[in-house]
Amino acid sequence: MSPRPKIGLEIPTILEAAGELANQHGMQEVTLANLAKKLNIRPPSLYNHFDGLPGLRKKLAIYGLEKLYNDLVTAAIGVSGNEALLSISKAYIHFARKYPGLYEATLMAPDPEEMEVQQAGAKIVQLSVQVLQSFHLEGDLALHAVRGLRSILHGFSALEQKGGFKMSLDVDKSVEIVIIAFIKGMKDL
Amino acid sequence: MSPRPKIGLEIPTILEAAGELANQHGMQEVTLANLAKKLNIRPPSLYNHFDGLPGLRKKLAIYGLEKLYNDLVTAAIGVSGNEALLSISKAYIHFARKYPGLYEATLMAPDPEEMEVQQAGAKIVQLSVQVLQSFHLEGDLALHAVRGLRSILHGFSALEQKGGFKMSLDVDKSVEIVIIAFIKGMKDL
DNA sequence: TTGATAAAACTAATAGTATTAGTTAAAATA
DNA sequence: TATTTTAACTAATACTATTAGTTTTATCAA
Repeated sequence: MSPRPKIGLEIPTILEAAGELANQHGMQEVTLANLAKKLNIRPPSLYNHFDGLPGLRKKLAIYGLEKLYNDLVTAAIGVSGNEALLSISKAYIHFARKYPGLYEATLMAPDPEEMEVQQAGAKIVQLSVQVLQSFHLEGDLALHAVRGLRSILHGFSALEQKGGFKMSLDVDKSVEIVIIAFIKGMKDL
Repeated sequence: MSPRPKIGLEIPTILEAAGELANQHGMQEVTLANLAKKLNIRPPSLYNHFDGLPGLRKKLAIYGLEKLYNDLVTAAIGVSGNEALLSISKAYIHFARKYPGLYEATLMAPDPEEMEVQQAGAKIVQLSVQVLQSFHLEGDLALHAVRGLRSILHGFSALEQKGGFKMSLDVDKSVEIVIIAFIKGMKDL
């Protein structure tokens, strides 16, 4: 028969396959049936690794959030101020564009309140806080700024993914202008 | 047997029921089975009104977009400048909050490129353009601004819906500050 | 090396889903 | 009143996740 994979090596393999499936065909195609077919196993076998489809979605969400976080950290290294803000913004948008299914997965956890999901998301928020700190926003303004930044980045990512920007106008340029305008406005408020 | 409903009255009835289902339990619960149960008919009967689940989702998306547009128009009447911008922004956020499932539906059309869906969405973009016109942004800046406004509003709506804002800080206040900062920054760019 | 344990695959069966085909009854229309 | 159309229905199919119980394989201990 086919060889049995080792423990601990299996889960990342499955997540990678699920990620590919998501990126190529969207999260709605990430079914246990499709995933099992891609891995050449029978669907029930997946229950040895995940707690069903909800369990898979949760793990895939965390996987995606961590991968996104890594990209953002890389983008934030060695830069500061406006440059850092633009750098992580572009990294965020590019991640969603390059891994559309994985980005989709980060928002499809069955229970976003789950500790592990929460923590993976919190690291990204924390990074945003750090990058925004150099702008010295006072009091609650810093908190509103974090929300604004997240909303802008997610808004652009989601709308681009849904084909919301039809005009022949560079989306990256739009993000740059909007982010710069936003932070300038927050400082001068 | 049970009485047959009249034509033309049936589709809005079904969409209203589907909308309630979506708002109460999320779009993933808007199945032909659940909808049929709510309407006291058998699932195949729905095929007399819609082209299956994709057809229902398309019609529900248009229904939601038109309802959203109406709310935005109402909010834009008799106001201008910053006041108009804030008014439609709040109306947008409140719509997504009050009809979470319907808002979700506006983004779940099987083919967002479809003419009717496109048109329903275009009216909202058009309204945004009108509201932003009073700020006299030059050239492409106006186009970037429309994208920015949409992204901010959708970003806030989506993240709030996913439970993304955990801090005890008024989300409406965040929207107000971010929108004002954004437009001020665009003017002063 | 051998025997026990645990991991991870399997088959079989169940329940729920959309969907299609073909049928029937009611309503609208000529 | 007769015909046509509308919109319901039943029955059947094919897919989905999921559970239960089984078997094979690898790991680990004596």
